[in-house]
Amino acid sequence: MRDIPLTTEARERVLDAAERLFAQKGYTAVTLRDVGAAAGIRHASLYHHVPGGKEALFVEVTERHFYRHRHGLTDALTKAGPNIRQQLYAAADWLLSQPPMDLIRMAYSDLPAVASTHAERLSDLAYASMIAPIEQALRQALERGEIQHADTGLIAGGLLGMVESLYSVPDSALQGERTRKTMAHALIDVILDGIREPKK
Amino acid sequence: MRDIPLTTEARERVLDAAERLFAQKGYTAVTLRDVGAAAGIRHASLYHHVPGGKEALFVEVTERHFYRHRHGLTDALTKAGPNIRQQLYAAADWLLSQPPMDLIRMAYSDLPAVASTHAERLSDLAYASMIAPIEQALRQALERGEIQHADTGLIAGGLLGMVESLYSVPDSALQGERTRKTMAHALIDVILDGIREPKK
DNA sequence: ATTATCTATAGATCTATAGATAATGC
DNA sequence: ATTATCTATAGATCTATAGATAATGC
Repeated sequence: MRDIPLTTEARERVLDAAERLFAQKGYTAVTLRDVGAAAGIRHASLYHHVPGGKEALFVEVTERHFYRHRHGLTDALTKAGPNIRQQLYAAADWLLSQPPMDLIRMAYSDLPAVASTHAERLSDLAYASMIAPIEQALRQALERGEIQHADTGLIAGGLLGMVESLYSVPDSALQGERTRKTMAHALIDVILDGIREPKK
Repeated sequence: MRDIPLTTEARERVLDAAERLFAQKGYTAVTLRDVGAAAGIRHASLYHHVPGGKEALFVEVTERHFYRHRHGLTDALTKAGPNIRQQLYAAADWLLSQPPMDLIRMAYSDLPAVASTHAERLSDLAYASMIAPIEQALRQALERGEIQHADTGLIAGGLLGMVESLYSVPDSALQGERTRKTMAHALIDVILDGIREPKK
């Protein structure tokens, strides 16, 4: 078998199309014809760039997707400086700049459809990319005395679920100042400050 | 065409199987063979109970699923009495007693696959069943002076996303007192009380 | 010459229908 | 007699492969 270059312009186009479609619709809902059409080639030509077929394509772009999230989140949290509120705002802004990352669908529908060795690796990568960076920022905020003692892993996951759930808000409900971004910031304020009326 | 009874024991078995499978895997990932197997009959026999085929089956069980959520949530919130913390605990317990309700997948993958008239109705029903009951409880808590002024609809949606995201926690991470239920309650405490260290 | 794409097709599987057979209710 | 299930099959579509043709790089 001939060697296929790891990266060419056409291959990138295929991976980009596949990543967006798989992220949006899930593994089974996307056909190789869909990917080919989105990349501007016939589906048979996909096998030239990804000889392993649909599953290999999904695994490769999902890994790439997670790695980009890890980098984007870490970067946003670092650049925001040592203030947990600004850090979480920046993390939310990053998440909302990307296609929705539906970890429930990933766990219940996508991963069961691929070989278990791949599924386990992707599952670990999901945690390391999506939860761990936020968890680390929370731990450091704890050390700085910005937040109270709390289960940082749990809160990181909850925060992620909260922000991603904004993708299920229909576009018709977004207008003027009511964007997914302002809503995410409002939710982060809730996490930090609570909504309970303080006892006087 | 003969009339088919609206409800029989066998039909219920079909609907129950379909509801669970569609909720877990999504519309495209479930085949009629899967549904038939789970209901203990051949897939061709499904057409006797649901002549409209796969789409009609999905729409019927998804509506049913939403109606049950609306009842279960309203019931839990009412029975818990006029205390927002206990009410939200009860709502979370109900949500975690049901299969995951993945509204992101519903919006991006399932609904685009069915006729738009059905999609719109299901989308409205999703809001009325999942968000509205929690939003109403928050508004009443506001009137009782239990919580501060806040965007109750936004918080209801965020809370829902937070609780449902617990389904993506792998079972291996659940042990002893660390159940989805205790984690949900801890997250509700965060929403109510916040995690910020109060300025002294 | 090598790389990238295409057409054509095999084989599997999916939804759906037709018509036969078995189970059930008077 | 009616209802519920089955087998068999049509037609569509999906993944994947084979082999021809077009584009590109020396």
